[in-house]
Amino acid sequence: MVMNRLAENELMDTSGLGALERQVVDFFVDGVRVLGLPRSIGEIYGMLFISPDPLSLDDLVLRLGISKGSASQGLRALKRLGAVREASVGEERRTYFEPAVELKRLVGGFIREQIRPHLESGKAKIGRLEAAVRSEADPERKKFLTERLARIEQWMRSGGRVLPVLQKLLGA
Amino acid sequence: MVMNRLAENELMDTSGLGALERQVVDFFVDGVRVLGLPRSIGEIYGMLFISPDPLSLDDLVLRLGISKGSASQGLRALKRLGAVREASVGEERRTYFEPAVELKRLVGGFIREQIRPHLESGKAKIGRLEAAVRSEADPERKKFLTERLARIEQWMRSGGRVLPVLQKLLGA
DNA sequence: CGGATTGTTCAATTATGTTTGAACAATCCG
DNA sequence: CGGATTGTTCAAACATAATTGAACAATCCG
Repeated sequence: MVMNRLAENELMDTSGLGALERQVVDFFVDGVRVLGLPRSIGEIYGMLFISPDPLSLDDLVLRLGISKGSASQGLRALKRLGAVREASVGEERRTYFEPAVELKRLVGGFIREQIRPHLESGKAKIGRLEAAVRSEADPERKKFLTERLARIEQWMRSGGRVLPVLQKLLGA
Repeated sequence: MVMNRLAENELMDTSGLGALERQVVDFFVDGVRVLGLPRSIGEIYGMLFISPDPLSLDDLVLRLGISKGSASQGLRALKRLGAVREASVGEERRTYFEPAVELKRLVGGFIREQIRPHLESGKAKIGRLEAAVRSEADPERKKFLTERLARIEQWMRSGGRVLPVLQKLLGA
């Protein structure tokens, strides 16, 4: 028995959502965009955030009017970020999701998945730069480059000091 | 007398740069990408960062192989971010630029130009949401929404506490 | 088994953001 | 003035990233 049909009077697009739902979803769409994440991720998280009950992939597809592909990928990304968890709902086969709402967790996941990797590869690049500068012939130029490199390293140290403090502050 | 011709043996693309220059420029290209800024901005800042002398718009066009339009817009953005300053070079007509290298200044500019505006508009949206929730009919739903809204407001407060500390830490 | 359900993958499409380049304004100076 | 220089603007071209949708795997269950 196929039940996945929209009721006759429902629209295909997101106007299926009430004004309030739309507002919340938009709020998170903007939020994730600032973080450089795709719109669909904001929509999904927003939808979960505003739903009193956990939602399934199909619920999200239906309510947001996005494709199954988007929903699947979006949910995966959100899981990796630790921003959603699977909610065990009775003995159902399909899995339901609910949002993680603890700021510490959200920020932690973002740092782990989005910031750290860039810091790592940044450090690697700096390493190679140091090597290149050391084998610079012109002493005038070498001196200048060494200075600048030291500056970047100073930035990195400051940055390293910041992250822990940040995590601590957000726990409170 | 037209002098803007490349020497016969120079390539049009950025291989005009030495390996080291290229490395540094790429480093900043990656850096600004993480911040959600366009590649050309990273190239320009990187080029200035590695140059012992201030550079003009035309210098950047020539060395990076980007268009005048990109250079002009990129420099404007960097000025607004406080990431470059105009360097007064003798009595020349054209203006020369040098990078700002103090982390505090760079981060401050970024927060001012990219973070604050979003926080503002975010707060405005929350305001409208509060209004919408207050006029929610169903009491059960109203209770739930109020809880969630309180959660967002808690996030905002934590965030507000963070920025000043961050700026302080980066001064050091 | 075999059809129904749930979810994933990925090439093609679509949307978004960036860069270009030519036209234009502004200033300089012979 | 008038031609040369310096820089800006913005529509069109281009590049990049996100989304779709159809094909596919995996699991369930009658």
